[in-house]
Amino acid sequence: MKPFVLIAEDEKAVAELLRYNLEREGYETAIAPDGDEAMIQLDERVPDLVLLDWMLPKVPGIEVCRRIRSKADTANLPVIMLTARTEEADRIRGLDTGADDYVTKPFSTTELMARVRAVLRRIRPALVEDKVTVGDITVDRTTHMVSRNQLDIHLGPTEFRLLDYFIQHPGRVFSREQLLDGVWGSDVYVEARTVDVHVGRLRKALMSRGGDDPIRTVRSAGYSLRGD
Amino acid sequence: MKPFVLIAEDEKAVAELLRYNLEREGYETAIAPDGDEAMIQLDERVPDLVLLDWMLPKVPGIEVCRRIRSKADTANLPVIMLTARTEEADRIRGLDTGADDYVTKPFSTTELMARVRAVLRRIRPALVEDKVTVGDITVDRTTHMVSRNQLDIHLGPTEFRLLDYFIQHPGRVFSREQLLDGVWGSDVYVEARTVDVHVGRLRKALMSRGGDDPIRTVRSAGYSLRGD
DNA sequence: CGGCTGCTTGACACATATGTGACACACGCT
DNA sequence: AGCGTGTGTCACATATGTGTCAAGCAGCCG
Repeated sequence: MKPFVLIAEDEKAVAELLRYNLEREGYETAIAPDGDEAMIQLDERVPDLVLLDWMLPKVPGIEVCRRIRSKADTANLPVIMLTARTEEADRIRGLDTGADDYVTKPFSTTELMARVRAVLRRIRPALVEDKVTVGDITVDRTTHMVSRNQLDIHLGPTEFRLLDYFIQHPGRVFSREQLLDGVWGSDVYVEARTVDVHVGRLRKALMSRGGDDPIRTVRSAGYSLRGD
Repeated sequence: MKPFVLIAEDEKAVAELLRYNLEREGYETAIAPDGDEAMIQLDERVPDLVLLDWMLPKVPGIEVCRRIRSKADTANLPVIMLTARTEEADRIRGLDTGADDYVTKPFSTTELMARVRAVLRRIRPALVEDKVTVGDITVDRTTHMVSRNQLDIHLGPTEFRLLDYFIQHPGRVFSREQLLDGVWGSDVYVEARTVDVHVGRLRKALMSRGGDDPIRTVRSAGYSLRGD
């Protein structure tokens, strides 16, 4: 059974981005565009996790969170709060209401996915894979360790997220734009060519232990991890 | 390549509603306000699907549908008929106009979108599937991989798009102009002869793994992919 | 069999996309 | 401050793909 995630977020673009990335990682999703709708959907089917926007129309996120905590069947439901980058006070109050984690916008989707996994692991450990192997490359999300043929490889944070992103869908070609969205964050502005440099660094690191290039360049389309 | 939908509908409000919803779901659209106009547009560019109003000025929908069926290049073109009332719909069904599906007005747009997807999937799987096989040739859009009899083939971007275009309509003959529009884009100017060169390159690549020429030259008309 | 027309194909100059070392800057640590 | 690490950008080198031409073929018709 796939973990079911409720996305309570009014900005359609953000909601769709989340849906896309969550489904890509094998979650089932539903979107609630406002607080009322979120409450209705929570009554209909209790999800395994809620992504809750702080500023939600009709019923604000913090209020939704309180109600979740006060109902018996959702009292332990994991909640990740999404907040706009504002004062610390908001964060603290968010945590006081019982959110399990918070993420400030703009966020990199891989980072958010990592938080989702972390929170779910606490509640339903069996649902999330910690360790993924494709070909001779293994990525361990809990320890942030990467290895090829049993030999450890050190990666910087960006290269790690990049590999983590590729490894979700081995073989699939991602454009520079998709990689920027997924690995760097939806609205951070960096040159598309920067992706090339990081791919180059990732390649160098992965090939430092021998073996051939595990990343395929698809001219005028993007890059992909060579699948099996 | 986005699926192209022709909307033959005289009520401007309805036509615009359809256009809005279709474009939102990633289709390209054109509107024909009467039967004559629909026929003209069908000659100019064959769409992937037609939404056809029953009561169309000048040439009625049923007649347009008959003509679509009787012309070689549109004989298999999916048509969804839009009719005003349910009783009418029943009668029309009895008339066997050759439409692939019927929707009665007023319709829910989500329902219509679902029908559009369903019809396209049935008639033109190549438009909606990620991986398409025709004969012994397989094209995978997510991985940008092409193979013939399990053997990988490397194609440059243009050859890839060209093959992808052909594979949408196996057997159908495309003129150089159609190919330039569809593969290069309607706004770039390149010599029509350039198509020949790229077809040649595509042939060479596809035959590099043995097998015979999968592309047929139709003298003074164009090229087509040998279908099944 | 010409002669016409349209198609094929190798060559090539040019255009674009990608790979990569260097560098300046931003952090977090001590 | 001084250090180590990681990041994003640039400039330049390389690799790869593109469009055009022209010579040579191939089908078609009288």
